[in-house]
Amino acid sequence: MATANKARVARRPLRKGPPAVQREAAETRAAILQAAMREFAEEGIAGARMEAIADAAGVNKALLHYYFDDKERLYGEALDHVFATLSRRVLQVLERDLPPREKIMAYAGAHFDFIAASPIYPRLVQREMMRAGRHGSPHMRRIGERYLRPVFARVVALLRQGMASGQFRQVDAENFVVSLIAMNVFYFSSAPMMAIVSRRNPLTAQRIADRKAAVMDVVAATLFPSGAAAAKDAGPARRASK
Amino acid sequence: MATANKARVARRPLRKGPPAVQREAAETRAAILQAAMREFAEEGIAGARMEAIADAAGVNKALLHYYFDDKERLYGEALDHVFATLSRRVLQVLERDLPPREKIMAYAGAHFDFIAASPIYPRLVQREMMRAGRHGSPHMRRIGERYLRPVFARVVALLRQGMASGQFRQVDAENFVVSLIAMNVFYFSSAPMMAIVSRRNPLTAQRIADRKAAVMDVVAATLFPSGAAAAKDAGPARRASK
DNA sequence: GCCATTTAACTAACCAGTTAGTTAGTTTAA
DNA sequence: TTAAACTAACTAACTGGTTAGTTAAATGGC
Repeated sequence: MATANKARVARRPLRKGPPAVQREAAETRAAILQAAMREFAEEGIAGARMEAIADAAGVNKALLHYYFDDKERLYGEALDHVFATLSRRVLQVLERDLPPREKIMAYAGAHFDFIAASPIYPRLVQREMMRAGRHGSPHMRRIGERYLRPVFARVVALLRQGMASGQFRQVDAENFVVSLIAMNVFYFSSAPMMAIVSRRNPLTAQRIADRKAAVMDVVAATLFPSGAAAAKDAGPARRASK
Repeated sequence: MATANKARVARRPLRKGPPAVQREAAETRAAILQAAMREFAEEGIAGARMEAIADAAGVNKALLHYYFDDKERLYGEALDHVFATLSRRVLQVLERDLPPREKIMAYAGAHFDFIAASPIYPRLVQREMMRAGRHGSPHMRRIGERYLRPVFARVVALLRQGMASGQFRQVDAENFVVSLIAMNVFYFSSAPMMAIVSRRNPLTAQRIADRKAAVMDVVAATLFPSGAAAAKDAGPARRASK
């Protein structure tokens, strides 16, 4: 990547659309961000190496500072990218006009699918959630308030609405949301360990689909009174591996 | 600590009980391990600083290498200590002669209480579960097979037994265990973030008790057919703060 | 019971490798 | 000719680990 000096031959300054250099600059920037997300997800901020990110993006180390100032800011942008995408995705579902039952299941499914879509998301999410060490995290407040709180508040409201209308059992709404997020994130973030404990690969398409069904069953069983706890809606379940 | 050259006056080589020096050596070793657990839990293995551990334990940095060779081994011992304690604690419960319903609730409660007992446990657990980066983890296999698998297998067996006897609903046993662990660990490991999102301290005695009740309710609602999903058994809920 | 010797516990100072970040300069499109 | 995009080489600070030594108990010979 970014060794791309081909395709620069087609020199046509047709209006609209940014000039080639600018577009390529944006591409390099994106390549760096992508490499950074992977590195931070795998190693954590302390374990991540700027040079490893540069190598993975196919650029010189100094370019990272050219585009992102320093490590902490690069990490911050990686975080923003992931959480903004997550937030956008699930808010979209939460704004749909659906009855509470369908909506909470759709939310749970969308959240699951987002997390399942890439192995780096859950790790990045989990890592930031835990970061309150010696130096604290300069990003936690921003992430929490800008991206997570709106989602959290909406889901809690949805649960309250469902309970008020008698469609849901009486539960502790805040804690239920946390449980839901926990079930989705933890499965993937702890997949390496679970592979050892259960002696099988938890990330095959089949196992991911099973996991989704299991989570949906817990949600349904906890939320919906008496019977009717079957988990219809298998939905998409990407990322096959073995 | 370990500047302790008082109490060395009482020089009595009475048989039984190791000599004073040896006992004190064991104490400093333990102090180092304790400090290491805290540091690793807060910073991760890459972020942890050997000197910070030494300072917290009140000893010279070289002593860490004297007792534990290198960073990786020190981390390994910290891990062993936590997972061994956890495993012992919950296996004790799982070996009690109880009907499936009571036993699964007792297990869930014991696991919760262990995690809740110290802020460093869930972080250490979660951190190791995620560690599969560039260097992998030399400990994951050992931890998984020695400490986690026995517990996992027993809980799965317990669930199967409960389902076979018709006392439990039909669920995906493996996935249910993962969900249970997820709900307990995630709440505490992501407490710093949840404090921001929910705008309140999740670690007061009251909130911890609420959390426990909420988890128990999910377990009961998912596992026990129809009604009877009330979460009796509040049990201990330590660590008040704020 | 005394003293020389050994040994375990512990430390100050140091070293070598690593790493985030900088600088001075080159290339290339506009 | 200008400026943005990009790089090779460098630096200052940090950090895991070592070393050479100190202190004070334990040990053994007499």
